[in-house]
Amino acid sequence: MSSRVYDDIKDAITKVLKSKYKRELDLNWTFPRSSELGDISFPLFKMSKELKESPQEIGNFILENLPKTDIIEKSALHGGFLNIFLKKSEFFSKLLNNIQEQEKYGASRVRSNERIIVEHTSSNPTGPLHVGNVRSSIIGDVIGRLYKFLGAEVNIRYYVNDLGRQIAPLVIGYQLVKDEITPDTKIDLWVGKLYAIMNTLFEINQIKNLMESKGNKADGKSSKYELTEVEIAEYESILENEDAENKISSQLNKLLRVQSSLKNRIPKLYTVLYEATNENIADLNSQTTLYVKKFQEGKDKEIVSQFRELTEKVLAGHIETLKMLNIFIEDYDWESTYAWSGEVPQVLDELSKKGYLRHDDKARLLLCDKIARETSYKTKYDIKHELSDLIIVNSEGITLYVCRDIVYHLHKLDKFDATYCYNVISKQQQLAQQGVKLALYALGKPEIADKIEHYDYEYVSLVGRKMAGREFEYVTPDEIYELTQKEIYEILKNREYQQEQMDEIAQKVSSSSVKYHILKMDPQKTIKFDVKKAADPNENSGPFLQYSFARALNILLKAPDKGIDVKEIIDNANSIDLKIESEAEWNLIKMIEDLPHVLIKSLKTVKPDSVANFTYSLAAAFHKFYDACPVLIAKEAAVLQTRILIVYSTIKCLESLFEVMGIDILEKM
RNA sequence: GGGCCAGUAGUCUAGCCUGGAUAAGGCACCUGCUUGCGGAGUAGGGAAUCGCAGGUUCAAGUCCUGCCUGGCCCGCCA
Repeated sequence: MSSRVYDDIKDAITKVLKSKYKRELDLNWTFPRSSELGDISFPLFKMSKELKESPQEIGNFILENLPKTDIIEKSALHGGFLNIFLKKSEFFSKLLNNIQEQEKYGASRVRSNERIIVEHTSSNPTGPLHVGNVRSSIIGDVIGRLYKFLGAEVNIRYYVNDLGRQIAPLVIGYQLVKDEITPDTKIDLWVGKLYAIMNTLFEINQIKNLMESKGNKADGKSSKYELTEVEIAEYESILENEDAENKISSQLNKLLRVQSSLKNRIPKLYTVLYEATNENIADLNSQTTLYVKKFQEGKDKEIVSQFRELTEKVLAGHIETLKMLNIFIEDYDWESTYAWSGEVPQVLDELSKKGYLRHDDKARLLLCDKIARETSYKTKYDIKHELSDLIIVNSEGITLYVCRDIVYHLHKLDKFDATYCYNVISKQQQLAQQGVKLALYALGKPEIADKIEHYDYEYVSLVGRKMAGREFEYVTPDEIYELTQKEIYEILKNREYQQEQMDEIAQKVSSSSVKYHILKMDPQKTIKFDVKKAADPNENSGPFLQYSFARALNILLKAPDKGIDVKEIIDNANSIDLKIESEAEWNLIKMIEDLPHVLIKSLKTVKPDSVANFTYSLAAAFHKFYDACPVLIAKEAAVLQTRILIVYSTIKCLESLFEVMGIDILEKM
């Protein structure tokens, strides 16, 4: 990338200052609040203090001694600011050279010495992706695309959580009914129903076992998998004197509510699963524990294949959803393989020998604070408070998620010879993710831990809807996609498109609606997903951007009708007499010049949302230009050609930005 | 009790890392522009003690300290 005009001017001023004061001074430039003040501005206050001279004196000296260049129109002092006005046509000419040198404007090699792993999505295979966990996919995808665009090697990975205890009841249930019932929806959505039901049966079973241990006799009339109001009343009378009464009581009522909600919403599947479980499974809880243990060991081929069969089906559903959003995974890491590798016991052993594990009852805890104190962790991450211990093996001897995650991260970087790794995982998991890093420190691998970043993000909620996977309550991207598509069809039906064209447009617009609406938001802020806003072409939305592109492109496509040869103008850009007349043109040009720096900054701060917001600003500036500056009917040849080149440059920008965001370009819509 | 994050017009959001001039957009509301290069656009208007209180600074939405409100997490889910 060639040097930037602003930096050249800064260097020139620095040189002038050095000639008088014989030293390096801290000089920064900013954009003035209004372009009436200038195009670039240097506040002189700081050096004024350092030099004990007034900003006016310093400013005047710079004004008198700044060499005449072909880029500065004029300079002026305003308050303590040295304001510079640029020669517009020179600036644009230089910019055009820059754009034409590159195949993709803004693409570069600035991060080419890096090899980056981005892990995202990594959803539990117990149901479809919903708008909450797809936020991980979108953020991760764009971080990866940004790195690629700036020259890095990137590897996108999906960690399949196929081992958790929550999957076992699902697998058990699926085996019971799979020959009887065929899925009536997309497979991952169907599994989501199955999961909610089986989990409810599991929880009812669990609470009944608990009550039995407290002396409540099963009367033989009711099932282990069904909860009635009468039973709840009995339980509450037994619990009256217990401390835990309130907690269990509210849990009971919630379970009852979920049970009836599921029975109402998915009656057929509920009945089938309930009856099958009731007949075949004496105790779902102990069966679950057995399944989890056997699957963790990996030796029972039958159980292993039962788990895999189901997980792979759900994963295929996830992949389909991601594809709709232009998101592609390169590698999958299966949690179960880390359980089977035999490394978990080794790691636990080592942690134990180093004195970083504590046994409490039968559970085992990672001594986080001890590790942080005895290694460089606390100083490195500037942690001043005490860290609490983390359970990593439960009292049944089942190793928890964190254990496999530790082993996974011991090897993760090697899979791609990576220099850095982002784990795009929800904020909820902050402590567990910290636990993984601490364990790596404890194992004497701080160099691995320091290359791993938990890139966290806040949750997504829905306007007027709640999300709870265990209750089969969520809004999926698939659903929003379909809603959006309907709206797009409404708009398109009044235009003369072939069905095929309409399908393509509707598909690409729907996809960008969902993706962009989540992308544009600061990851640290909670999102209240609003379908209407996401698809509104008048908002800061995906469709708005796609429309802007189509509008720009249309000018160039229409040009031949007016006898204008666009290609010739572009090819001869550097010999054309550029004439920039209006504020709208000039603002847009300055913004176009900014693009490569916006991308670099977005990646430096790792804020993919800032790419989205810049794109919106650019599109808005283009629409102002479009209205203020007619292109094809401009009277003067120089003005017309200049405007063609502005449109061309805008298109180059949007192409790059769409690629970075993974949003489809539409030529017509 | 501890930790992380958020708090900006009626509403939604940007700006905070790296302090700089009159805090910027969208929606909604009011007034214009339409035989156009696609109005899915645009010009103008009203609307904000930037959660509160201190501090640092020539200068604070931005940095520091304390507090308030909300969300999430902190021993057997992931």
